[in-house]
Amino acid sequence: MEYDISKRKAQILRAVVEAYVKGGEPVGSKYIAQNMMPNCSPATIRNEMAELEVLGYLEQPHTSAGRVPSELGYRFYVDCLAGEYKKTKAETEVMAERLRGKQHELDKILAEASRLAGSMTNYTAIAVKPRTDMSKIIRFEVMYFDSRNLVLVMLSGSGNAKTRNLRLSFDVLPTDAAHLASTLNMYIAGHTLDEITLPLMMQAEAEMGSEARLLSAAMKEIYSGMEEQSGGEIKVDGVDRLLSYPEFSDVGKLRGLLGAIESKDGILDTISNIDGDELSVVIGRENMSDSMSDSTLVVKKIKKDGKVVGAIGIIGPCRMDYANVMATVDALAESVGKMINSELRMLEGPKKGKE
Amino acid sequence: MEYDISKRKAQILRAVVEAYVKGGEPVGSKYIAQNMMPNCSPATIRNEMAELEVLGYLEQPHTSAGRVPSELGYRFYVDCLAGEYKKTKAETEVMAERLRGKQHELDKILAEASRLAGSMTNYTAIAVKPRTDMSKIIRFEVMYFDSRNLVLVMLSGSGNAKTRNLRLSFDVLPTDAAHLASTLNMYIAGHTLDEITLPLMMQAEAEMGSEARLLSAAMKEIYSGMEEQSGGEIKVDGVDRLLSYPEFSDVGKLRGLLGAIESKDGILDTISNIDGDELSVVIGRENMSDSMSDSTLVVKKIKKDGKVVGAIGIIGPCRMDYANVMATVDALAESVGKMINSELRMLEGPKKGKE
DNA sequence: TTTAGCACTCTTTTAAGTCGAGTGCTAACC
DNA sequence: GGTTAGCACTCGACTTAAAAGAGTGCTAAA
Repeated sequence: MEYDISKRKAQILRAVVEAYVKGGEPVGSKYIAQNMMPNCSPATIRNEMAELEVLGYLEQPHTSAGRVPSELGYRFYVDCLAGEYKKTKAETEVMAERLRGKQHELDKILAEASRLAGSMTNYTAIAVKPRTDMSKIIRFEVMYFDSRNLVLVMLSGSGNAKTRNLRLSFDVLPTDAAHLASTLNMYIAGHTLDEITLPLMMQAEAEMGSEARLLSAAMKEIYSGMEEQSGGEIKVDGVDRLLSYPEFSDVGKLRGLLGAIESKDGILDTISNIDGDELSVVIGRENMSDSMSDSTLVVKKIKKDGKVVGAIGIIGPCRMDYANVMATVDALAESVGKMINSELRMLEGPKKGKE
Repeated sequence: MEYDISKRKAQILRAVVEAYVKGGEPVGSKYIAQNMMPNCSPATIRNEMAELEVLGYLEQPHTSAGRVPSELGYRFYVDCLAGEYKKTKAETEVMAERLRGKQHELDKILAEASRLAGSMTNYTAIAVKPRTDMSKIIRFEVMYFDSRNLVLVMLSGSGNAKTRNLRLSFDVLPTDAAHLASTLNMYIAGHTLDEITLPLMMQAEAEMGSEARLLSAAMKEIYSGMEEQSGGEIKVDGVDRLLSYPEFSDVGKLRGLLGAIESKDGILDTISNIDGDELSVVIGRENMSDSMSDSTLVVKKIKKDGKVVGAIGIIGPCRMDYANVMATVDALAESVGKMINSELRMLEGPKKGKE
């Protein structure tokens, strides 16, 4: 965290990063001297840049080209930025406003927020929804649709509900549905998959009496419902935007990144490896996945009641407009956080209005 | 449908398509004469090809390059193929097998089938799930989670269920949940959004008595649930595979296509414009969306009980291995169809075993 | 410590020239 | 008439050479 660098070096480094991010081409001493640091001569800048290079903050694509920030250079830049990337209050308000409306389901809010982040920054956005736990169902409900179709509703301990259609090959009555529900609640609810033993099943079957076949049809769906992990998903928005950056005009690089985005594992890994709750920036090879080693990921987790319920982020080339991206992701994540937590407050009525 | 073309022309056209699909480079008369039609001289082929060009089946990137099929050329080829692209029974069986296991939810089956299609053909796969209709809710259920959290289950006329979490700012009892459910079923169920008038609401509120606030909390969720069209979704798999085809090494073309895939509207339009239920191949500009005018879409709808419940398909460049893609998509769609319809049969037990 | 000057390096651009694949056409052939 | 051989011609792809330009590193002076 402690970078041992003279003030002027830092200033030059910063200038290089910003110029390079903006222009996309290696930046030379002359440019810096003229545009960003008018009180230094090119030669001075050159000397400093040469030193920054041996320190590892800058790189030279080849002799007689300008300098380009190394990953370390970006890292330094980002760390310096840490304090000052916030959006203004007004901007934040605008974003929050655009998020309103859709404030119903968490998935939707996350997706919308990430989409917004993508379009505001012109990079690819991701929304992460963590796995929801269905390993223990605490309550069942059975709805009667018609004599051959029931709907099975399963409620997990964490409050997630999942529904399954039960299509039968025999006729049942509404009372059978109710009977099934009460049987399930009595014998199956509250158990994990492992705990549902044969004796338990037999008891349940006995309870169902003549409608045991209804139970077995239901159990089949329950098994599959409990086994499958819904969630752990990433929604991606705006892959096409990647193509507007020259670093991805090389099909090879693009392909790797696209693959990584699609497989999702690497990204999930990276995100789950992030410690704090703060905005985090993963630059180049800091990423777990090799195919993302030319890209940067900016993410922020979103918490509800102290628990991580998702994350939104931006993926782009290392040469990225960090200030803007960081400010946007941070503000949006913040907004989402407030929004999903304020549902409480809103309903609770006036209460230490914190705003 | 009636192409007025000599047998030999058709043969040459076919040869050109196949050679071009395989090699990716304009194919010349000599190549055809040597490899595909040994009993003709290059000159003859040349003459024929020149005629095929004025007829619009072939194109020439520039003088002194070989010929390339035009869209019409591909169309002809595909139409000719109509009969003979089927997979063998054994292959079909293998695919069906790989689909088994996941046979629970339609979404999953579709997604899995399309993923399989993509990996078998090395193109980008899509799975389409049509809009599910929630405009009229025929039945409500309310599950009691804890004193401040309920789960609201809504069942539409078409049998789709949707759940919403109801987070309250006041405490309720399990009996309140039941009461809410019966009130909703009495006053709200069976109506569309428009039909829920103020008087109706007031009646319902009166019915709820002191727990009217519970009703209003629920109504908020119901409104949002009914308004939102879930579904109409496209799941895409394997965009990165597009990059392995030289036609998309041009970033511009790729960008358009990626955009189209992402916005999804164009694709949905195209698909919903397809008339029959058969496998259909939409080549180049036959697509609705401009940005897909260099791509081909191969889709097949999937029906259940005579109703379209989804579709799977493949997107790739016009220069596509049509025979393989068509066979794969067709067979997979077929398998999925059988699978979701056989759930019935399986449960019904032995019955005119059709296989 | 900073700066001006200058030779040097290395990419990018431009131009010219060559190569080769494939065509279209004409004339001979069956 | 349909088919084939031969040949001139076209046009992109590739190669090579040269010129241009940008930026550096180093030296020496301020």
